[in-house]
Amino acid sequence: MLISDVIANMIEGMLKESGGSLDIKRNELAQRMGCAPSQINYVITSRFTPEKGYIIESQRGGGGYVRIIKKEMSRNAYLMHCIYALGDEIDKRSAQAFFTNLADRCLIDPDVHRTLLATTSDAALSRVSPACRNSLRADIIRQFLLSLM
Amino acid sequence: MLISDVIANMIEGMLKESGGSLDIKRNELAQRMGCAPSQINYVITSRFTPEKGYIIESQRGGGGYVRIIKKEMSRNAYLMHCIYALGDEIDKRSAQAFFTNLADRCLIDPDVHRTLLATTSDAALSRVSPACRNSLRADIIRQFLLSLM
DNA sequence: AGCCGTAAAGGTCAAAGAAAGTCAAACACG
DNA sequence: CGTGTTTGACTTTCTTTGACCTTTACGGCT
Repeated sequence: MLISDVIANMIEGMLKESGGSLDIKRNELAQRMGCAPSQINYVITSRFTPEKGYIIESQRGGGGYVRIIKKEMSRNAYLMHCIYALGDEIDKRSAQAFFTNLADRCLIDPDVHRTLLATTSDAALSRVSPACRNSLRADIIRQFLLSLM
Repeated sequence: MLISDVIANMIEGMLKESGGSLDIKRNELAQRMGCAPSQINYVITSRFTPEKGYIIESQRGGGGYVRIIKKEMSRNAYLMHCIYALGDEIDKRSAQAFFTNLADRCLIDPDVHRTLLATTSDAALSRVSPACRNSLRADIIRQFLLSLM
């Protein structure tokens, strides 16, 4: 078993415990693992890649950290379900409920919530005939959901 | 938690209480926080920047102060300017540049940035004839800008 | 009134400290 | 050999501190 694998396992375990998001102190973790600090970077770049659904943020200097965020895979499945459930048309009321649901499940933050309400409001789409509007709204929302994946 | 963060939190809290404008005594605050006076300057220059919408004024000498003002107004003024500059139509490329500008000015975060790109993409608006599309895009963006105010 | 000295602020800057990032050399293993 | 791992020296970024500088108000003196 490689040290890198041990470290990766540990990080995955901690991620699971903390529910998908985790801050670590690079030097501290390295010390605990008995390895060079830069090995933490190696583990992260080789095993916690964006393609595997991880997001990495960090800060240097005093109080620095490395943040590892796991984008839930079941999340993508749920997003697919949403796209399916969305259908070909959706009226304003239903769209609002739809967004509230996404917010409740923490798939969107309040800023994005407001953005969606604005960009799919009747006011935004008033140029389009009411007959078409609900279809267009569905198109826009579908495109947004795809952008989350 | 860094001292700088504690100080920043405290200042934000006081700002909220006092409704957007605040005078502090640098030395007094430093003493209360148990830090060097110049650290107050550091906190201000690193966390209360103009880009984040803060204005700093100060006066030296006896009865001196540091005034921190959170400006809401110029933000709204800027948003109005944006709405004006937006015009009646906007193509995809220009819209993208527009969003980047909003992001650079910290008026939108990365999630909202992505949301806007998705909801005004050609893919989202494909149902609408290309002749109309740029007008619709402008409508949507305008509505979004209004939602920020 | 006008000048000056002093004390009481706040400002600046550079050094020291505390993290994290980079990169290339050495190493291990099929 | 070639690919993936491990290490450590060096770099970059952010924070904290302190010594020194500038500005201002106040009061005393002429």
